[in-house]
Amino acid sequence: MVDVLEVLAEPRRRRILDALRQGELSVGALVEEVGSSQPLVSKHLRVLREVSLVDVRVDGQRRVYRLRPEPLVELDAWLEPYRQLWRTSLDRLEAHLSEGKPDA
Amino acid sequence: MVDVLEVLAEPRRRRILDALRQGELSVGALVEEVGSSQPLVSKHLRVLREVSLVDVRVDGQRRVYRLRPEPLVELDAWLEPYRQLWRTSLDRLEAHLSEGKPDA
DNA sequence: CAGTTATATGCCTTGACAGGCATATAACTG
DNA sequence: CAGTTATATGCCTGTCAAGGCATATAACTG
Repeated sequence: MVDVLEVLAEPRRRRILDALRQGELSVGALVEEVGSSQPLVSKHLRVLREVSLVDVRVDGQRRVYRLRPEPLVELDAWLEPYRQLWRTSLDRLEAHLSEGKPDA
Repeated sequence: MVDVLEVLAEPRRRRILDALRQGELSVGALVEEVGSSQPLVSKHLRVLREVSLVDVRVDGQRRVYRLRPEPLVELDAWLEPYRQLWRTSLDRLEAHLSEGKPDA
């Protein structure tokens, strides 16, 4: 966990992860996806790499990035005790849950 | 979601939330729990309030804070599509999962 | 009301990070 | 090798938030 949350706090990095959910992508492809400058995307990718949220593979001239879910698994685990809470106290919370505000 | 991640990125704020999982606590009690200065704790509480992660109740001279899990529910929802990923590709990942690195 | 406890706020400094731009590095092409 | 494409890095700047310290606010006590 630890700094994974900090890394995820950056919206463009989340965009990158979202894009990578569909499969591997080169840096160029990601630049198009998230609409940022190439250097910026590269920097974000570096940060994502440092916390093992992504993985690189060299493919000739390109670097192909891939999502690595492990840190998210840990985040999921961190969430667990809290999950217990809202499952316990599903007072009028249950109603709130089905209101459907899933995305950010 | 949105800035909830940013709020959670701060370790002391997570400490506060952890403490509140056991039940309501006054500011003074939280100061003892997390070992920060009172002004700092109050500021963190303000941030937590702003994203509805906590709730205040006035009790005479004290302010009693309570955890509000709703934003975490949304975080949980945000995680969902990723969860699909690691559930799908439980190649050697399953092994990794049971290695037990749950906390941060 | 004066004093004290509990909490919040304001100001200030410092450090970190995002983002822009230029440039380095590396592979591929003729 | 010269040129081009793909990606990473370095430097610089602005912004913003954490944290410290002092102080304001509010309730409680005698």
